[in-house]
Amino acid sequence: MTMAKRLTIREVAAAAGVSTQTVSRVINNHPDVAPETFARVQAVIEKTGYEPNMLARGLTQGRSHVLGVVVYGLDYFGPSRVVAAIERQAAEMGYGISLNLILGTESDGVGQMLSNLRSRQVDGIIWAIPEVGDNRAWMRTHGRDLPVPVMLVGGMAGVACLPCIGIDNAAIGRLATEHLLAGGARHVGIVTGPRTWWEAEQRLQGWRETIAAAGHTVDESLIIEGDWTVDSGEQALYRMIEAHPEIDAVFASNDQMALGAIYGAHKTGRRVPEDLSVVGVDNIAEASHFWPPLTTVHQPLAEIGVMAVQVIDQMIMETPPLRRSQEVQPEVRLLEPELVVRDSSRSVRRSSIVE
Amino acid sequence: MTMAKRLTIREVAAAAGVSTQTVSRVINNHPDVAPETFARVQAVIEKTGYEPNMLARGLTQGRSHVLGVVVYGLDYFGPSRVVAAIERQAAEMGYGISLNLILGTESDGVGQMLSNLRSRQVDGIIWAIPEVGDNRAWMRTHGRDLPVPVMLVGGMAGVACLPCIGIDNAAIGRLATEHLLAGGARHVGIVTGPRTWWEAEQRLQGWRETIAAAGHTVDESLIIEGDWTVDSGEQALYRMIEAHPEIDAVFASNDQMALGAIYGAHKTGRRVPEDLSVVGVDNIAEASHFWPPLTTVHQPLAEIGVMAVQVIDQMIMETPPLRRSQEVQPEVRLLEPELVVRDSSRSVRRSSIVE
DNA sequence: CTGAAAGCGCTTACAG
DNA sequence: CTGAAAGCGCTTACAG
Repeated sequence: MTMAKRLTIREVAAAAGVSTQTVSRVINNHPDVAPETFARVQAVIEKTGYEPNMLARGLTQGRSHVLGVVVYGLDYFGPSRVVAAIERQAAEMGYGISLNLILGTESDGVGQMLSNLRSRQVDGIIWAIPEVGDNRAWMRTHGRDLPVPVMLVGGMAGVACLPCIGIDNAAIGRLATEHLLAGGARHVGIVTGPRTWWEAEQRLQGWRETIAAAGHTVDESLIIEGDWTVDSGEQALYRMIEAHPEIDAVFASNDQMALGAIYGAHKTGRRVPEDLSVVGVDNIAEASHFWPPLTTVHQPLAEIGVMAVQVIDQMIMETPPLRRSQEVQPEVRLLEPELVVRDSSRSVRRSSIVE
Repeated sequence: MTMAKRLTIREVAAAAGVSTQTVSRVINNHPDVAPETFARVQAVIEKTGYEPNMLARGLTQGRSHVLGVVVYGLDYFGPSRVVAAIERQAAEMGYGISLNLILGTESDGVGQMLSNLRSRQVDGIIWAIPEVGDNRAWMRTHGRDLPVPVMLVGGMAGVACLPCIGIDNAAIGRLATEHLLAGGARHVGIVTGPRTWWEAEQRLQGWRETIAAAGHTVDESLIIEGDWTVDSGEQALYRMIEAHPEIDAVFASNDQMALGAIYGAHKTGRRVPEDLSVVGVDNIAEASHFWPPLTTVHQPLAEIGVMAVQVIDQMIMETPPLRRSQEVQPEVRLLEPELVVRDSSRSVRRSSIVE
């Protein structure tokens, strides 16, 4: 049985005493088959364990029932959650996933990757790469040449006239900063992600808006750039303290940098949250057990993955493809983040008790 | 240009004034083509941007150049690292990846998944599912029926007569426990993973051996079962303290539970490492900035992913497939873990200074 | 409701 | 070194 030659539709047809055509109708659930015939063919299929060859099916149908997923940083929290959700939803809808990882955030090797995806005749491409540097320009140039529907996830909202789903990153910055101000903070610093990242800039933008809206002046020296790593969060805190000893709150643009900031606070003898409030972003599994437990901003990543698949499926099904012309702005959907309050930040009630 | 019909080999042939056959030779780098002809065809291909249809190629060759990867828990540290490494190595070697996620660890839905994989004519399957409960029996029963090479990753070493690559989990337990004892610990508890997991049992086994080898008696009540989550680590610590107030070291079977144990130590007023040494497993990105920084055991996960692809490629290339008969025990390779010493555990020198 | 024919885009022997 | 023919395993119109 091992390595056995696989059955073909022809053999099933012969065994059932019908044409291959009829077997095809049965396995595709076509309506026009006599119930009795259907049952007979079905019986043979079940007995023999016949499985249609998707390569052959793909060749005739001109589609592979596979979605190409291009991702950066599968090791990280966000991407891995999104990909997991995409896979589950895709499986649910009958798609396979062709996983393609990108190492750097530059557009090197992307041409090769897209070429592979086209070769494999994927039905659509989900592009889960953050907008970094010249990415946007690249997508704008090449995005429309792709012979299949493309869906942008996470970054590049409104870019290149392609549909997109992501998180409102400015809202993340606002949520975190408003919370810190509401807790009584007067000097709120921010540790950003790499400034070349669109997400990082948007979170910073939210911080700016909120600081300004509260009537404070936006001091540029309160902005320190990190690189998403724990260590960069720690170093950022030291620089911040040096420039602004009066600092009493930090918004770190992800949980790892928030952890670094908390660590730095411990090292320099600052109590969190009494001396320094800290808020992160992501709500990683560990966040609830940091010391102190981390206040952070949750992003609905699984929802994004699910929706991405639903939207692209819809695009695939639109035959003939509606002209996704420049005039019609494609849908851009941004989901709202959610604040998760824990002990690393002073809350209104708490601070009044403490003081 | 958008949604343009794709070129076929026939059109390239016509443009180059040769037969499709010759174009096929060129794109497959066959030797027997006149240099001049080769160049002419190549020029047409480059000018037109022709890309061969892998579905058609797969149909004729009987292989898809795709590897099926079945994974549990992509959200987690281990699996995401391994998958990332697999994808990179596979791309390097010309394979695409069909990603298939499993939700639970039971064998539900696995049949369906394998059926899909067969349908898609994958060249081989990399099975990165931990050995849990009846998994092993299931694999033993069905593993050999698969019509393609299968490679086990991470779990089920030596199971089902299939080749396997993983980590020596008993060595992880030994490494951690020896380190704790060397640091002067006299009462070393262990927080295990779920006892249905083979990995968890192996790490426990390493702990047992080491405790016994050091001349201590193995007290079963020092063994507390966790479920890999931070919270379970915290709860486990409380139970351990209750049963054994004299406890002075804990080996947590992953970093998250180690974090939970540290958290619980703080809560109960114990200093780490002075009162309680803690060691974890994984060396997640955050571990270096826990408070205190976590001593942990690193697993060479990327290496595992790379090797898995190399081995399965070799199996695929073996044509005709050597009889992988029951008599020949297939290769099982276990890589060695590595201890990463930080501040959460007393080291020999340190403890002598402290005391 | 069912089947014979043609074709999807390649590659594999087989001639020359 | 090159090409005409057949075929991979399906599905798509088209008859009946």
